[in-house]
Amino acid sequence: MKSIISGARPQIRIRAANPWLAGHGVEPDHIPLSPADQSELARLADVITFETKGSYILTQGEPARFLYLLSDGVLMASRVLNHGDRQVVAFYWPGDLFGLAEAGSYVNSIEAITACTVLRFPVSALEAFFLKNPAIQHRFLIKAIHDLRTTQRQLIVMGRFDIARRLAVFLLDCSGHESYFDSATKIITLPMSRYDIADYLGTSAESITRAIAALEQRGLVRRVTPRAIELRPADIKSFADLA
Amino acid sequence: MKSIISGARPQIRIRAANPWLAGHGVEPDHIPLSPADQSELARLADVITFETKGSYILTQGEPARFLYLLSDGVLMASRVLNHGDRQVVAFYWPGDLFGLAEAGSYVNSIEAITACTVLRFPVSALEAFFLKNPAIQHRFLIKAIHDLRTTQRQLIVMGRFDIARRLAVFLLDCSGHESYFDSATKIITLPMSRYDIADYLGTSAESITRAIAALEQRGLVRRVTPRAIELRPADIKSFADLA
DNA sequence: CGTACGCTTGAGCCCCCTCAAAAACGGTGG
DNA sequence: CCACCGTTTTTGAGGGGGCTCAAGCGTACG
Repeated sequence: MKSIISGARPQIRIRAANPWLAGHGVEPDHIPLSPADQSELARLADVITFETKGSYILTQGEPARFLYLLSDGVLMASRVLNHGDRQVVAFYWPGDLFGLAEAGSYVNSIEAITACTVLRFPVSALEAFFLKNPAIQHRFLIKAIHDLRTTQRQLIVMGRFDIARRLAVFLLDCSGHESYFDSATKIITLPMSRYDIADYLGTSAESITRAIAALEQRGLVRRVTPRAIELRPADIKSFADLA
Repeated sequence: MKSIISGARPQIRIRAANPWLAGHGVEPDHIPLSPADQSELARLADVITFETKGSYILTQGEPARFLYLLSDGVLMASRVLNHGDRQVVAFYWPGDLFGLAEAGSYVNSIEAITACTVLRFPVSALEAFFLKNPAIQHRFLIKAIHDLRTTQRQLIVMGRFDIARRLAVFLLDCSGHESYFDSATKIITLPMSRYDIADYLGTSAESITRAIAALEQRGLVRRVTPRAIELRPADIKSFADLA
């Protein structure tokens, strides 16, 4: 279920772009890290593989001694409230950092949606490393800012969009990740359930199904199987109309 | 309306706490900055005062050449969608950083809710400074993580709470800022309108009024004037029940 | 003293939630 | 390869929270 392979050295890449650099046409959505930087960082980390989907990488409330980098797979960050219901706060894709903490404890639980490989950095080592390598620390700052922007955007979607539009934005977001979107056929293969999507979009699984049906009736998507959905990206974009 | 006073030297403080340090009892909610660090930072910044409430400090889409630190007053970050409606993304209080950018442009507009004083850092100078001062860059990283956590929390509130609970959380948040909350009388003086609160909580101004009335009927708050509200913090906390 | 703006209250309607059950899917073992 | 079974997805019916439209009220400011 869980195995530590310190020997393996997966590629280290962080999904984010410098917010202050104007994007000239097609911008790279990954922060450049030189091979030297990569191996310096890799020296700090353990590589851990989770074979089973549904595994918890970490749990809310647990002492936060590590920061994680997702190398491969899809994860879900969620928080369970006193009421018992769950809010999914984010989905993580390769190149994302996770392990958000407050006062020494993780604030969210992180669950594997698919089998996945992560790099685990001890926070103490990482913070010491940052002081000697400001340029690399800067990469992490940029990533934090990137995630802040992403979360603000989700806040806007939740505050102003009806369920169909929220789903449209979500599907477009998913289609940005190559491993799960076939850009030739325009078919996206969702790794997560209706319940997961619902808890992310602040609604119920039934409403997700109905929203997909609504998008389908407008001709914006087509259900191939429940998890495989063919998109008309341009039409969906104009429907979602996110400024 | 707007005046640059490079001579003045307001206190520089950043509202955030290191996420990886366990809070022992009462934790300071401000990152410690030595006088030396403060004056080094101050050298990079212009001090700007906005006398008039309603002034825009910056506008979404504008080239993002500066990062700002709010020294005094209350600000509102909002985004206007193609539809025309507005989502308020955050309120900023003294010690908050603002000027979030993407691909070289600001993503939100920042409006003064009260008269305010800000420090304006040129991004280019700040980034150069970070490379020579990793410890100070670390403060900014911690602040970004702090804001990420705050935004995620708001996402949870928006996704799972009804309007009355959202308002309860909002009032508690406001009561954390000394200048607007009298801890003796438990009276909070809201600097923002019902419309602003509504656009922050993803609802309408009418619903905010009704939600206040609902809290009042439960005995959780009492309206002294429309903008001055007496709170029963403990009862509100258990009502909002944020895990 | 008048006017504009912000706040409050009311009425009617619609989106979406909840509860319930059927249908489809996918993995497993014979 | 097929039948079985648990899980996921879909569909249906009914009810409620909150939105919209509209009008009154209070207050600050010119």
